[in-house]
Amino acid sequence: MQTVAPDSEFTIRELAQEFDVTPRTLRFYEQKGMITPTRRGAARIYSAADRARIELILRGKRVGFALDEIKEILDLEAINRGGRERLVPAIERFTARINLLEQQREDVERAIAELQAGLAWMRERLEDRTPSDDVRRRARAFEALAQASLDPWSGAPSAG
Amino acid sequence: MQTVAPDSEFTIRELAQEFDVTPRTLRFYEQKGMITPTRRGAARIYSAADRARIELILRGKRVGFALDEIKEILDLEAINRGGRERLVPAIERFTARINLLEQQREDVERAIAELQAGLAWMRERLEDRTPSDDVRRRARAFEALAQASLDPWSGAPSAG
DNA sequence: TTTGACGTTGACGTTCGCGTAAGTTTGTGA
DNA sequence: TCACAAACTTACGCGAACGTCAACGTCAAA
Repeated sequence: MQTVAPDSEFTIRELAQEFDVTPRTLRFYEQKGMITPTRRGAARIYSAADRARIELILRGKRVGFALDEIKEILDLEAINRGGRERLVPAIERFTARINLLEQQREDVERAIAELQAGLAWMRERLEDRTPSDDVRRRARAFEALAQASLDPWSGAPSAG
Repeated sequence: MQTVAPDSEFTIRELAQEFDVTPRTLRFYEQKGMITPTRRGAARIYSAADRARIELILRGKRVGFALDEIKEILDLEAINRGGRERLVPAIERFTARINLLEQQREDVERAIAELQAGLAWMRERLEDRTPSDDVRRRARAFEALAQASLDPWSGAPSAG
C-alpha cells in the first residue's frame, strides 16, 4: 500500500518484517525467479521495484494464485517483448483469471454473509434467547447443516 | 446453489460428479470428520444435509479456508451445544475471520483491477500501438514492476 | 579478538490436500 | 451362477510452499 521513494533500498530482513514473512520465503521467491535483488557482496539488496513485486506476489497468494501463476503475471514484461504467439494466449489466460476472480468475489461475499449469520446466531445463543426469526432466516445455510441442533427450536415452544 | 428435497439421498459418485470432485475427496472429508454420511451396507449414503455441508466446504476452500478451519465452522452446532466457554472464543474467531474476508474482498478487487490493467496493456500492444495514457495510468501497478520495459515508451517517440 | 547479530548456500523435513494403486467386497444384470 | 461395475479399505506417493538445521562468511561493538 505504501509508496516508497524509487531509489530506496532494503535488506532481506526489513522486507521480511514489513510483509510478515521469513527471509527464507523471499529467497524462495528469488529461487523461483520471481524477484531478482542485486547483491552487495553476497547480501541481497532489494529495490523499490523488488518491493512492489513482493507486494503483488503476496496479494496474489492471498487471493489464491499459485506462485507459478503469479510469476506469469509478473512476466508481463517478457510477454510484452514476445510476439503475438505469446501475447494472444496470455490474453486468454488473463481473461479466464479475471472471470475466476469475479466468481471468487461472489464466493467471498457469500462466505461473509454465512459467517455473519452464524455469528448472529451464536450471539443470540449467548444471551440465552431462542434465535429470532430474522436471525433464523439469515442462518438458512446453517439450518441445513445443523438440523439436529436446530430442530429442537423449530417446532417446540422454548423449553427454558 | 440448488435446493433439493430434504429427504434426498445421494451416492458418492453422484455428489462427486455434481461438485466436480473425486469420490476420494469426499471420503477424505469424511475421514477428517467434516461429513458423516450414513451407510447402506458398506456404501455411503449422503443426505441433503451432507450435500449442503459439501457445498459449504467447497465454497470455503475457494475462498482460501483450510479444511480444519472449515471444520470449525461446520461444527457450529457443536459450539452451540457447548456453553459460554466454547461460544465466546468461537465468536471471536468468527469475527476475525470476517475481517479477513473483507480484507480479501479488497484484495480480489485489486487483483481484478490489476489483471484488467495488464490485459488492456496487452491488447494495445497487440494492435502495435504505444499504450494510451489512460491504459498507462491504469497499469501503474505494473510500471513499478516492469520499469525496464515501460521506460522505452515513456519519453521516446514510437521507434517502430 | 572474541562475541553476537545478521547474512549466505545447500539440503533434508514438514504440512496440506488429495492422487493413485492394490486388493477386497457388494450389488446387479445376462 | 458368472461377470462386471462400483463401491470399499489400506497405504504409500506427490507437488506446493515453505521450515529448519548445518556449516560457513562478515561486520560492528565490546
